[in-house]
Amino acid sequence: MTNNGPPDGRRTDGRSFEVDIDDVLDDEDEDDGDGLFDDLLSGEPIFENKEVLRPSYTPHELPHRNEQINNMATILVAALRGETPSNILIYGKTGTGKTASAKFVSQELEKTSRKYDVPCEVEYINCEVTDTQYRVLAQLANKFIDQNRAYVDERVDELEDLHTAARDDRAALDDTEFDSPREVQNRIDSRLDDKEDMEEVPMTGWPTDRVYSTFFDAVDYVERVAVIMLDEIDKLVEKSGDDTLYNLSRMNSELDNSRVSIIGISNDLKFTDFLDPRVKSSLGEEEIVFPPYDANQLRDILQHRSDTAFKEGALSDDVLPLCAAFAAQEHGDARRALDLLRTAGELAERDQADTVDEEHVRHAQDKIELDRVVEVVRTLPTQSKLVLYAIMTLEKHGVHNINTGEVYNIYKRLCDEIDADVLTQRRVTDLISELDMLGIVNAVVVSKGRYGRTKEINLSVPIEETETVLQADSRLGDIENVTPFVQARFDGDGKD
DNA sequence: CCTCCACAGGAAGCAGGGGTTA
DNA sequence: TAACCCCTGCTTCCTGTGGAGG
Repeated sequence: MTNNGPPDGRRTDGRSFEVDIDDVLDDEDEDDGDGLFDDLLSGEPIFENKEVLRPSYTPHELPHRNEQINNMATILVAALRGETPSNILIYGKTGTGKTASAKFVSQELEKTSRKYDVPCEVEYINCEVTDTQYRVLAQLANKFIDQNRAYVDERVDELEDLHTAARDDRAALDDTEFDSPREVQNRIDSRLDDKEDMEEVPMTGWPTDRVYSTFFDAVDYVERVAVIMLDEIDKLVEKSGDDTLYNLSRMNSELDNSRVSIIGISNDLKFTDFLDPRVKSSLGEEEIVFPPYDANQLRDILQHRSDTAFKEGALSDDVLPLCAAFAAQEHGDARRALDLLRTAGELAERDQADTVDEEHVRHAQDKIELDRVVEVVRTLPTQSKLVLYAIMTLEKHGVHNINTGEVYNIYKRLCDEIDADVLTQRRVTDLISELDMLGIVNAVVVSKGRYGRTKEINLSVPIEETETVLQADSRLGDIENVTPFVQARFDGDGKD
């Protein structure tokens, strides 16, 4: 829905766009250089440690999130007392520090649990990647199975020690539950049998209920509190309903040894609307909201990281405030702010500049958006590319507010041309909606009264760059010239 | 006020490709 | 091997609908 690309496809410095596009198309993996980049290294380096600006980096201090973190800790501390913590739902838009905070808290929790020897584990699952009930359960089951195996190994080691000790001297059994070395041996055998039975769940193939019971048994094998963290939980619900959550949330009543507690992390404030009321109330026992950062807070965060990320004095004064301001417009997205700062730094580095300045930040803002679009378009499946190509072609011929029928006609023509399968209009409608969600086109349903109800589609990315990327696809490269067809179709149509 | 256009978008179900178990 | 299972991308069939023109 948000697609504030560069204000206009035409730039004063057309060159920089070409360069950037080629970059993006080439670099499958643009990680740090080796040999080729000696030239660049010779300049005064700007970065001290770039890693801390990457999204994957988890800081050990999260400014302006103390309240939320303490909140979580207060709830989760129950786990350390061996009680079941309430389930938690965490809300907040992207880049508001939800995941980072949750991960931070769970690390602390596990650390403390080890210190006091309380059995407590946190499992993290990203539901955008693991997006079906089967996969969530399978992944959880396998994690717990791994742990159980390790647990069995430890116990067996202990028991074996005990066994040898007891053979020398029966007194070694005095304080234990065993009466004879034989019993110890039996226990060892039964543990090993257990381990034998712990079968990993395959990626696919099993019936779901079997995966569930495997997972159930795995959790219940040891006495413990299991905290299950489901990131992007709204994606899971959207794609495969609330069965998973229902199963997870009612597990506690059937578990004998262990307890589970769920932390759900969601971008969408309203996603609980789709849930079964029972799931909704159990999952939302506690709710924590992460509000967007404002520009000042963003500046703090950037300041914090830039101290370690950059060389002393590599940033001119207005850089941080500007990054913060840009990102604040984008619903206070800290990830975006850091991205901006890093990219600005990289651009400065490329220019062999000594300092990062305002211009680099502005340039970075454009580059990030373009890179994103190019990457999204490049990795589109062929059919979506064809649909996009159709839209783009129409747009190029001055047709605006394109409707689905028009797109479909051109699309059919294109498929013909390159000998691809022609999908139904129903399917193409869906593909258009997907493009809309990716922010590549803008599609609004409008009613034109007598003349029906349709989508009005507009391209919301620069035409030329899109075309370049589309034509880089080997299958679309040899599309001849569709112009005559388009013109024939819209001749004298008055759409201009 | 009613009609009827040109689709939107839900539901169901299929193919066929990933895998499993017996 | 056959008989299952699950997932994705797709088709078929369908009902719903805002408003210009009658």
